[in-house]
Amino acid sequence: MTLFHALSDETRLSIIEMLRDGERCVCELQDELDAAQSRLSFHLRVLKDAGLLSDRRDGRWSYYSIVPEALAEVHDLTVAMQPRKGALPVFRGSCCT
Amino acid sequence: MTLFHALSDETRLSIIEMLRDGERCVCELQDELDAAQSRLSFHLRVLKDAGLLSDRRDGRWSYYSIVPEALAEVHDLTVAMQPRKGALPVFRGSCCT
DNA sequence: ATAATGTATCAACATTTTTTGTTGCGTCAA
DNA sequence: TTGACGCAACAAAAAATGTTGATACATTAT
Repeated sequence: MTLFHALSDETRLSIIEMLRDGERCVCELQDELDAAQSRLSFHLRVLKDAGLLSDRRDGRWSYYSIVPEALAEVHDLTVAMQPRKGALPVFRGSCCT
Repeated sequence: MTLFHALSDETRLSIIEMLRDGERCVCELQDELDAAQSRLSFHLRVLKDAGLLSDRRDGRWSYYSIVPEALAEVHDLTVAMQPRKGALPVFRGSCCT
């Protein structure tokens, strides 16, 4: 799933963490994460393509922020993959041949 | 993060889904997912290395099952990355220069 | 013993992802 | 208008990942 892939990188998780308080301009992220501009731009795009971030332009600055619905969906997905209550501790059924 | 990476693949998500009801032997997974044996073995290992699955051997069969604590941790992580309540809609602060 | 079965592992390869450096474009200030 | 700045986009190199087929190993069946 593309959402999980977007979250499977340390830099990108840091970006999400930084944006939890609200939007930030790229240069700010750049400073705090000390990542090359081009590299950061790449990761922002991955997150944006996954639908996790949105951006807005203001003059020469770009501001990125979290898309709350997307983060909520990630949460829902992880709920949906929890083991079912009542899962059998040992396999019952015929195996293979 | 290695947990999210493990979940960032369709085949592996299917495996998790199949194991939600309890353990399964490799050959069963193989049938249902119709994946080459070697390929399945690879993905099982990724999940196991991430701590999401455990396995047990019985005779010539291997049974894999979910590690509930690991799935719970994934859930907790997604909770922890939700945007903070009260996040500012617009950036306040000095930007760059 | 020998053969067949279930599974892990490895090597080779193809594909995808990430990094780095460069270029270009719009915006602002002098 | 010129120059500096913030940022995206691209290209090439580097690294990581996934696939496939082969081999090996332990276990069970003959």
